[in-house]
Amino acid sequence: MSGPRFEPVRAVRAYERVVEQVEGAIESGALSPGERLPSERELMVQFSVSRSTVREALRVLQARGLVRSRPGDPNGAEVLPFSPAALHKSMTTLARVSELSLGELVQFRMVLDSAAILLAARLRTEEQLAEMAAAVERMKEADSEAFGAADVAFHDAVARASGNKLIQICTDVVRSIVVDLIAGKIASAPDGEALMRRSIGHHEEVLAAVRAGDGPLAARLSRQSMYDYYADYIPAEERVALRALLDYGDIGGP
Amino acid sequence: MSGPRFEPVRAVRAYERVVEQVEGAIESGALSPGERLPSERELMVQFSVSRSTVREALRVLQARGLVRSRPGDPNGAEVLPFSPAALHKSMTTLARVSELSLGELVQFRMVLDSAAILLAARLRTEEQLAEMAAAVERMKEADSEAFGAADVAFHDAVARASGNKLIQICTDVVRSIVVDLIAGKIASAPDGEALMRRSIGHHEEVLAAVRAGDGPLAARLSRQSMYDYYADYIPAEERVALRALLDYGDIGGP
DNA sequence: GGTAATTTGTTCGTATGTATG
DNA sequence: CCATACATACGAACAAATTAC
Repeated sequence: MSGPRFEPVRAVRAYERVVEQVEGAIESGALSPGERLPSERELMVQFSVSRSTVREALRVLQARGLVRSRPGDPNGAEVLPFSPAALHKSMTTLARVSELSLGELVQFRMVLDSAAILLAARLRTEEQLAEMAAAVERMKEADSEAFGAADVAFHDAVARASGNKLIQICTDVVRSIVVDLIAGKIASAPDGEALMRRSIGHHEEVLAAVRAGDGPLAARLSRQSMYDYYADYIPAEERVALRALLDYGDIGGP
Repeated sequence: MSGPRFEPVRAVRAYERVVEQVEGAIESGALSPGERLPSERELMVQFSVSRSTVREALRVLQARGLVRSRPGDPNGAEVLPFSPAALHKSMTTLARVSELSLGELVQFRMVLDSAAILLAARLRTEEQLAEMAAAVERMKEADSEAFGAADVAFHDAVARASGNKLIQICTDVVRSIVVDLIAGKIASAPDGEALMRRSIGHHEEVLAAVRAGDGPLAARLSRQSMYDYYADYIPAEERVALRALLDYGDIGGP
């Protein structure tokens, strides 16, 4: 005789219940960015838990990037607008503890960036195109410091033009991780000047393809550009996998 | 007269210092998965902070998926092997708070999955190919419940065959989010049977292309397959952006 | 199997530095 | 400048859970 199907109950901590309720209020929109949570003392009354429990819950919410609390603030913890900081943190952790290789990260960038460019070539506005062009111009006239910033601005404009917020956020996160990983190496590159010039040429080609609306060409060029830029820092045996994204000579083209 | 350039010091909480040290030990490999942290009382001695501070730090580390602590465990908190749970959580939050549309998520899946398949067609082993084939066979003989599981198994085998752990993890995370979002709708689809049959046909075509080593064809087919599967659940004005990934009739092919 | 010891989960009280008005 | 309310941090205590003997 089979009774009702009971489900196993995991012991759920008090602080988790607090986290769940606050998190639910934020995700449902009952609490909007900029609004304030009640003070810790008020929360311990509303949830009927102790102060420590409230604080542990707030720590978790803070670690997830949902709230921020400052000492002495009479208004209680602030609900934050979403920021990809938590996503950034967990992906960085992934890269470190899961031993992601630079090759894997660059390959992922090639995939995301070329997808963004493919979409941008179709969906861009004139204004966004102007942003990309301005960024490339800045790359030309920049020293090696401002060069990186202009490069970021270009790719960010592309990502926004893709119309997909997830692509935009992920490209940004992965790019910053890659840049952090090899910051030193690039700066000390013997032929840094030549690398910059070649990169500018690549960006101009990509920009022209985007302007012409030729997404597949733009995407192919961007993959090649990123490969050329990073290949020297990637072990030869890993480069094979990266080239698997390149050497369809006719990918996306006639 | 300019003195030494002091940098502004942000007030860093005591629990953050604890988090940083433990996190550093884990990321550097000084602490490996399966190993145990000292007990809370031991930690408060080593860090010379109070127990509350130690606990707040442990909560944060737990929220990041790095450790787990159980009540009564004499061995202290356990260092966990990396799991994408934290990544999953932050991306789910992103989807909710940042109001990601189903269209954006599906588009992202199309990008990642087709990249995985493109790579898998090149880099797969025979064993991985057999896994994919087995999954497709299971899809054929499954009811609507097991169908989903077999589908997941197929895409997971593909992602592993891509050779890129980041692609593997992200495809998994995004897939589960999408599936959660529309779980109800798919189940109550009027023509669920027909949808399943068509999906099986698509998967067989993709599998054949992978077996033949034709990555661009496999990628194109997979994008089309995913579009067909989800299009009905996506508002018409959003479908335009998804089709921007499709209607290069010749993408990746001659 | 039962009991003791240890650990985590949780509560409560207190002191301190800080931001607001 | 002062008063108030807040977050930060500490410490002691008890309950519940786990392990080991």
